[in-house]
Amino acid sequence: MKTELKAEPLYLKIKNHILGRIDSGEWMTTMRVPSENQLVKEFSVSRMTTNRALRELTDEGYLVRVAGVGTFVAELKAQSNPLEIHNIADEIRSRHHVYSAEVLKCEAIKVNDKIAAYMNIDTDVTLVHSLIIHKEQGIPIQLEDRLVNEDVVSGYGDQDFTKKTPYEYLIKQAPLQKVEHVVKAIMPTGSTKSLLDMSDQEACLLIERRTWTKGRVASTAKLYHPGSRYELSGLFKPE
Amino acid sequence: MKTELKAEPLYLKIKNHILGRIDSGEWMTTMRVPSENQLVKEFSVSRMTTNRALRELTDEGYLVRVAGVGTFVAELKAQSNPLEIHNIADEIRSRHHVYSAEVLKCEAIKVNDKIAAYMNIDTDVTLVHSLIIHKEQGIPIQLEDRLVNEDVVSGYGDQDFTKKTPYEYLIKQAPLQKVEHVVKAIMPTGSTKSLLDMSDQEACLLIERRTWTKGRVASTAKLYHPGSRYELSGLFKPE
DNA sequence: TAGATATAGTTGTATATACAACTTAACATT
DNA sequence: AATGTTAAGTTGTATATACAACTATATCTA
Repeated sequence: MKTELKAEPLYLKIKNHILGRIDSGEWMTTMRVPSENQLVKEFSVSRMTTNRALRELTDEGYLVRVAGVGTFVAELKAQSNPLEIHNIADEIRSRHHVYSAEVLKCEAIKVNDKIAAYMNIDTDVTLVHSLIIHKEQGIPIQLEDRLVNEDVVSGYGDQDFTKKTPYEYLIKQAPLQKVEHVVKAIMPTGSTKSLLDMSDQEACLLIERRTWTKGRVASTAKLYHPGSRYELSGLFKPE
Repeated sequence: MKTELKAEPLYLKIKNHILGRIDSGEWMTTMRVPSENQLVKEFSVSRMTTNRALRELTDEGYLVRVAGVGTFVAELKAQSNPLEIHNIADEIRSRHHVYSAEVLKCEAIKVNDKIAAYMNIDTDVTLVHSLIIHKEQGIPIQLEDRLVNEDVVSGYGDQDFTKKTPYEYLIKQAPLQKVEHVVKAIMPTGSTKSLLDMSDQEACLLIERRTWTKGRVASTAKLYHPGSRYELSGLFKPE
């Protein structure tokens, strides 16, 4: 067994030195921090090394730099709190509940101008339209209304989505580059309401998801959830 | 009038060149990207410049580097697509819109058993209850119903929340340890509906937020948004 | 006094060089 | 066949140097 002691890089030493002063409150917000040349003398390093330390701390939001003036401790920003959106089947299974799906529709369609613009395709491209109800313990929990560009994701229309969710097929078939989510609260239409077995005066949580592969929109989906039976939750711990 | 054409730094040229290839799909996930020395030849720059470009893209999550092997396009993690929830005032200001707030209530209250359990405190602890309407361009966009434990966050009840949002005061006063979010779609109560100036048959997007400081629940908040005027959105690129 | 100019200090970028640490593949030895 | 060695290529860090761009201050000039 060998216990190696890995030396900390110099630029990291300097970064941690500065972070320590900020964390301890010794260097308060808007206060000036030593210039690159001052740090060069203090730590006996080259200016490129102090430059890297200060530049990275600036990129990370701890410092603010003004050319010709100096470097200052940044003001605290409200951190952003991520909320994760999972694949519905995984989510249900993680609760040790029974997942099932009902495929209402899976067919080729022609697109209108609005959809073509949203998916960044020509109007002559044919898409596959799938409509699926996802159930937890037999109770509807998500209505998935999806459009897929088979030029990007081939073979989509031939899948059995009672075995594997569209999302699972998509990520397996073509690795995702980018995912956009929009979460809304809406009142459901009559058909959505009945398909999800929702009561009157029940709101609907809608997630609109758009996924990119190879620089193109592979798929768009509207995921409707009954407000009384579904919620998004996330726990965020910094560091 | 002088129209200066600011030259793009070389390291940025290289970064954008690589980002373009990734975005277009030309360079797929896990695919190898040119080495630093190859980029040196291609762009006629020094290795330090290509190193900076690749290093920054790695810090930003677009690339993965392995010493002795090479640099590769990063993979997207399929199962966790974070959605960020921001401070409402920052969000409105980032749209270059006018933010304003109306404080309806800010007073000490006694808690019942349910709240005591939710905030993990004794029933004899007094909390401050604040009720604030946040407006974008004068139009209500969030009703914030908040309870704050002043044992954890002192001086909360004495703030002027038309100047600074409760959230901003909280994070400044006591650094957050943990934040929990739950997003729901509900039908608003009569008072919520009228305070947010919502129409009939309009759903409400509710975010329940609980924040911890020093191991204790510092504050809980219910953030009500009119469904027609507010949505959560997130764009997820490789981390 | 008002405006122009020089100057010193700061950050921002870029180069050429060097060596260390690591990985893979080819080769040599046992 | 298994093991050790070498070599080439890669990333990671660090230095010394250079110049450009910017800012604030002091100084000079009309």
